[in-house]
Amino acid sequence: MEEGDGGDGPPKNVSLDSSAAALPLDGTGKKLARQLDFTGFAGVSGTVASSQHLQLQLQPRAHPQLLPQGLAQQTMAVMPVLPQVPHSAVRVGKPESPKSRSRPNFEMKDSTPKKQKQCNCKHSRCLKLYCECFASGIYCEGCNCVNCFNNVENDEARREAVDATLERNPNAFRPKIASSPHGTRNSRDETGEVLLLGKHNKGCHCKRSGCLKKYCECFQANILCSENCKCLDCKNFEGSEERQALFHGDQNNNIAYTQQAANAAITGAIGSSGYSSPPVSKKRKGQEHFFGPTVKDPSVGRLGQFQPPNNVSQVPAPSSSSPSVPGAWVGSAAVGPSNFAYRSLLADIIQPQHLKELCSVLVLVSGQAAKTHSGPDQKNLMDKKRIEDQTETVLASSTQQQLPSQMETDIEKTVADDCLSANQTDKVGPDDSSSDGADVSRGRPMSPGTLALMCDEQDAMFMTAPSPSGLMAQACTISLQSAPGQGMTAAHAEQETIVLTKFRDFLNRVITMGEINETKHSSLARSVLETQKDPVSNNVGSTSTKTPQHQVAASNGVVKAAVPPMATSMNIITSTTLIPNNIIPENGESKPKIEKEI
DNA sequence: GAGTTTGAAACT
DNA sequence: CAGTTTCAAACTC
Repeated sequence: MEEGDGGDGPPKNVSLDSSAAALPLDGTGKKLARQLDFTGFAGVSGTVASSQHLQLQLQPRAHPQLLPQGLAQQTMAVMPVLPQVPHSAVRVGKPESPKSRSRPNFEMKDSTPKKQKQCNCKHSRCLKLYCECFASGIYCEGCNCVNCFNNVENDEARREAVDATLERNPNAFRPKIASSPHGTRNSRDETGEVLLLGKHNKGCHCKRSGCLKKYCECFQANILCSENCKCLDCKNFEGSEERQALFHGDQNNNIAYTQQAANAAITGAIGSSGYSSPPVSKKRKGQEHFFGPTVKDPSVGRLGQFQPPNNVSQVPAPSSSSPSVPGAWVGSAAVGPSNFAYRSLLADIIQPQHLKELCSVLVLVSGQAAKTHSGPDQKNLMDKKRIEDQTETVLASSTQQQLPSQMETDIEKTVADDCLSANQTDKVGPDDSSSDGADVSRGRPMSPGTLALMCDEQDAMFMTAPSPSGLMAQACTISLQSAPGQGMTAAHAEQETIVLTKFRDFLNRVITMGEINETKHSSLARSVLETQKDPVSNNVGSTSTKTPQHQVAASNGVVKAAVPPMATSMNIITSTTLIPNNIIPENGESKPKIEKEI
């Protein structure tokens, strides 16, 4: 009685989940999404950030804003939302590597997605979470699996399997790694590995790997073990010598050395000889007591995961971005005992509000594109004016690093409008398309990518703007009126092009900013590193945590001085990338000029 | 490439 | 919920 795969019996009633599961996990959706190369996110995402990074989530059938917050979230996230994303892309919320859903790619530090991972399932029919493809919400494609049902041909069975899986575990397709509740932060110990501050939702249960092998999901995800873990002899904590040794080797891209180090670490060859108070005792690592004193006791590991909340703002969502992005060494005042914490070069560039603004602008642009395409009428003109005004204000507020609450509300409303209209059109569309939305040319008004952008935006927005007002409905109506029937496809294609291009540009700018920062920091980082580096034998087990505070302060000051005000950096990004002026052609030209220089 | 180890998922 | 089995990836040789 293995494999609750389908074939037998009607789909189980998993109300919430099944509705999500019924969403297009179809071939079309997949192809659609595959056209959209989000692989860039692989490096950016991560894991993490389940909620924060750009989750390519399909829209729930019900407007999430009409549901209780938790419910809405559940509905949206519960689905294998990345059915279309190639392996190399991020699984929702996870630093998806080309490797697997739960196995973020360690070979992706160059952020270059490697080849798509192919499963080798033999007995699960690729309809269980054992199968990485299935777990990632994608179809098997070019895999080496046997008796695979995870394909278009067996979509029904697959769907049922999804239902069954969700029934067992409603969070089955949710990201395993979530950003730390204390905020995502990039950290890095003195050995130089990039470390995500994600947190495994369930935690690992490793017993023999020391959490220093890829058997460990935390290690896989390049995150530290957390209080959620129930592992034994964990060595995957900040300050762990074994771990440091491991990454020290990795730093040189010497895999052999890395594994050697891991083995040595696990077997105790390196050991934590000097650990006066091993963060992980022989047995099950401590739970709360472990982290309680962390702030005071620098010798205690895993600090990185429990940063003070005030650190949250430093790195917004895309915790995913960290793994592949070279970082800067900075003193982290907020880090507390962890003196030298790695911070992504983007850490201060991107602020939560920027993401918000980005999403807002994307949505605005998208909406505007649709309206422009469908031909302006009087109402559109008014709406257009409104959007222009708001966009300007967004950018202005970005410049000031402040988003007046009033404006924020306005924006949220506008975004909500557009999201709603998107949803609405999406719902209207299927009437003339296959039920699963498979027919792109006819029924699918908006690609999953565009939807995802908007939905994610919506997700974020509605968390704070729970009350869809009449304005939303109004805008919804406007959208529907302005993009009826035939014109919709073209309009949405236009939208998609614009939005995705904008977003790509935005990411490019972010990367550019990161590179700039990298250049600026590289020499400094080196000197700081050297200054801080001590013989390994000293400061056993807590080289990083025992660095004198004054060094932190000093480095912090220096770095801060070297770094352009992040507000400015981000303003550059937003203002050059997101200004929708070129999207709203004065002369009515339909093709906006998208490329702009920084 | 075969065999072993490992830990998550599935099952009882 | 705990214990056991199944499974596929990671790892070793």
